[in-house]
Amino acid sequence: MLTLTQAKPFTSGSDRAVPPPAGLENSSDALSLMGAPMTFSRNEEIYGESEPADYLYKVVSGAVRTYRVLDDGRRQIIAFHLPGDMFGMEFGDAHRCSAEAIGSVTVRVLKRSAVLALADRDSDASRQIWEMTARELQRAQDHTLLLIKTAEERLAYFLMEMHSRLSARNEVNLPMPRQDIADYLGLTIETVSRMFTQFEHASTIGLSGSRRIVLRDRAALNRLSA
Amino acid sequence: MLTLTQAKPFTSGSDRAVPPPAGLENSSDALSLMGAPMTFSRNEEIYGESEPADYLYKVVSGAVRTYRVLDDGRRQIIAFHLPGDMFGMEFGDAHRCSAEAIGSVTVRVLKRSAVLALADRDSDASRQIWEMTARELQRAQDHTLLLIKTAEERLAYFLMEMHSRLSARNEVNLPMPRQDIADYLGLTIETVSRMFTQFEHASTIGLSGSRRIVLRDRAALNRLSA
DNA sequence: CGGCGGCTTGATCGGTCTCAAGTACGGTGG
DNA sequence: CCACCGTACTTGAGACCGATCAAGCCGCCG
Repeated sequence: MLTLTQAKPFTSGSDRAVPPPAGLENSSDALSLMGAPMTFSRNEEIYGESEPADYLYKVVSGAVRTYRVLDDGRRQIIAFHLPGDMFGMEFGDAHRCSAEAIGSVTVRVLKRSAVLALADRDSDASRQIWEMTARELQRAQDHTLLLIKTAEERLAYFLMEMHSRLSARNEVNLPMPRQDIADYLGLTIETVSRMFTQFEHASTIGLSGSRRIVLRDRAALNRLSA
Repeated sequence: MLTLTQAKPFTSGSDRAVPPPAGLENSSDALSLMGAPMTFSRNEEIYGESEPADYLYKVVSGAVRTYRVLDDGRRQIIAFHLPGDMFGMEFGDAHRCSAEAIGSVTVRVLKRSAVLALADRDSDASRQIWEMTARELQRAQDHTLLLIKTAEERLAYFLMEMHSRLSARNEVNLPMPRQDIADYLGLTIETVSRMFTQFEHASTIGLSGSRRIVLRDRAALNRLSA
């Protein structure tokens, strides 16, 4: 299986094996029934931009980033997908983002055509697909609002968001490196790092290693992320 | 016949006459129900954030802005809605943006509950609603990409987008004031104004009044907006 | 003709980027 | 267990782009 130990090239990997999942059309609750499990290793591409969108995915463990790159190499991370999240559902036939495993990732793979066919005759399934898209839209609009804020506000918002999605008491265990955070927030890695340091110095957070964050003053973070 | 139209990403080249969007005319006739016409005057609110989303709207003439404001007053325009576009469809029961008439606007108003009820028994209608949301999602993601670019790139992109949606040969007649453009692009009004001046000085565009733009060098704009 | 709102222009400020070292960490092999 | 390496992260100094503050200008409508 393809394993990129280094920053991925912009070329899409064509040599990955995608075993189509076996029968999944039989239930009326299509979106929660599980497809075939599949694992990807760190930085491995799950699919590339403008590749045919034949499958959709549900994260079992690990984290996935979807992103787009501009001609000059600037990268914008569109979303992080955590356990329980689905991704890869498109309206058209091609993916509009690339998707990569951040660390080791296990996903379940569903055949898009089967899901669409089901949606055509089951209004509940259809509604679920709509809901999934609508949620992503909300997220995208929130993201837009984020990008007009200051660096401090962006990182505060990010920490609160991650806390709410991963919460273990007052601690957050970030699955992604600083560069991913930077590309998600529209900042440079240096600015992100400085903001972490600034929050720590202000006792707003505590750091044990770069990925393990203790939220010491959630009220302050909340205020900043407004 | 009602077609659920959303802004499509601009395609460089080709002058098109005012867009009868391709692709979804084969909808069920049930969705052709036309709502009651209604007019709003300049800067009049059509609905507010977190109001109940009982209706959706289709622009007949004029232009509408949907936006959200942060606590400190910063405003982010989420989208401009031009003739043919629909807006106001939400997954939840409350609007997530405010909507205002930019100038004089005529819209047709549809009852949300009726559209949803229809979607529940008509898979074509259901699919159309999904498509509408999916297009908005695409737009939102493109918007996100926009916000990581430079001021020059943002304005170039904006002009190309408006051209593709309003195109009259090489001219664009902007329906919105500078402040709206600034709030859409995440810039200040001064920066937007300076960029217009810069483009004019470089003969990339021509200005007759502040709203009427002649695109003198679309190739340059396209290159910049990449 | 006068006033007002929308737009442009200028001067300066400041937040974030850029460029450049330097440091901590996790893995690997001796 | 340690030495080493590469990657991720932090820190610093300086430049730059867009924001801010402040006039001035234009067009429109009374």
